[in-house]
Amino acid sequence: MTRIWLDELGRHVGEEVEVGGWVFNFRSSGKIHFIQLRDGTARVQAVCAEDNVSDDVFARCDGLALESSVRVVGAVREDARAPGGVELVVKDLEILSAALEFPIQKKEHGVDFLLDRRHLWLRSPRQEAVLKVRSAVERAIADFFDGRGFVRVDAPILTPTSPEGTTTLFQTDYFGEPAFLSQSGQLYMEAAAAAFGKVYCAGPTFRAEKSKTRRHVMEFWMIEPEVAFLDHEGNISLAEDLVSAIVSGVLARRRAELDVLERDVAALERVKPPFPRVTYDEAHKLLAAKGYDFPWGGDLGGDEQTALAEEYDTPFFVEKFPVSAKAFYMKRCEDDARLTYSIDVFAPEGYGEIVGGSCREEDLDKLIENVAAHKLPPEPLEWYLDLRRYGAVPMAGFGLGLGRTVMWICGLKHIREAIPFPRMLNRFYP
RNA sequence: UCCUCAGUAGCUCAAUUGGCAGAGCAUCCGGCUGUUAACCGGAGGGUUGCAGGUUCGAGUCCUGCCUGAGGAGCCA
Repeated sequence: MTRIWLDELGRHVGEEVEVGGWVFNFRSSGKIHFIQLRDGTARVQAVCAEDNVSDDVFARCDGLALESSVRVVGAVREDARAPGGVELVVKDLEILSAALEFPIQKKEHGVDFLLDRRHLWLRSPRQEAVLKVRSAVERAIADFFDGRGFVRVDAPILTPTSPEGTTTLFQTDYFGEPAFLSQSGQLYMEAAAAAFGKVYCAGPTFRAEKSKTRRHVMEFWMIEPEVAFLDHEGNISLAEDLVSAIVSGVLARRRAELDVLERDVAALERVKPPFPRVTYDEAHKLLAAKGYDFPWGGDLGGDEQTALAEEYDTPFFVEKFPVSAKAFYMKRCEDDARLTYSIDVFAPEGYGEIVGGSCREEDLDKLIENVAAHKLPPEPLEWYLDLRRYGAVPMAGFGLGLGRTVMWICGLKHIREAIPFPRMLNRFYP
């Protein structure tokens, strides 16, 4: 007899099968036991009645500790009383490993308790749903770029410098020389785009920011496309197409999981290009009219983002940020040197920024000026400046935060649940 | 780094003006042949985060520290 996965059970009604799994709940009425099993593909109930099995098997089923691992042989039967409509009638059960008292119970727990047991918390239905959505997001991203002829190029994680200043870098030792964990793969993607035209990377990035908000972690995955000959308008199209493809991919494959998460699916079904656009100037005026008094030239704070998001019920763009708010490599607008060809995408419902990007400065002299103005050491950036010495072209791209995107799509209160093993301020166990 | 809040049984939380430290769940024992976070009966379970102080008396008030949470700045 071959072992099947629990999600295949419905195709074997009337047959005898073998399954393996973990006991996520156990109930008993004395002479009939209900063993609820999960194996990662589905959750199914096994029934063990005293009349139908040997005394030996019945005794083994009695009082199974939660999260014990078992192998079960039984007959598949349709029964309206079973959750899901299909159940397994136990013929034989082998306990592979009897679990100790499982610390995570069916009722509520605090955040601290759960995060200390993240390795076990992953087994809970909500966590399973979130991480399956995350997997679907990653697949949608890969499909999207693959379908458009992009080459995936992996950026290094150990780097000699950073594109965005050095104050928030994790430093380590590289055989006697300082090295930093990557904050972004973008500079490397520009080199790759000059080789392959359309590229993207997807990998972990690190920021040693002592941030404690629902949208920050120290280690997060970022998806960074970079395209040669792409202009500001093209960059906007690419971003809204990508975000829309991600959402429709999840809606196509993970409805059941969104249901578990009690996500308002109607809000996701509205996500279609084109997204509304507002310039930084317009946003600044709009916020001033609402009573937010922040200086022109600064970035949008959390309160400002929230106030702006109230205006839209879909993702939206803020474009053309001031030079003072953005990184050294961003290209200035031709009609206004105070502004850059930059874009941010904000998710609706208060989830904040999920994308940040720009056109890149392709002029060598202007780039050298910017490096100096940002007080960055030029030596480690020599290779990057080389890209302007050997066939510079207009180029644009952006970074999409994977965790924030998953958080928004799942409707989570905190980004930590969108990540299998989150690295947070003062917490990197387990 | 700054601001605010919290820490009591394994977990989630109560405890009136400073006056006997309690409940639900979990665990263990018993009951129940269709349970759906099963239910019913019983039992065990406490250095009230740590150190000091005020008081006849502190979970409760005061001081310091530790840990965590929410937020700000910064960002995806």
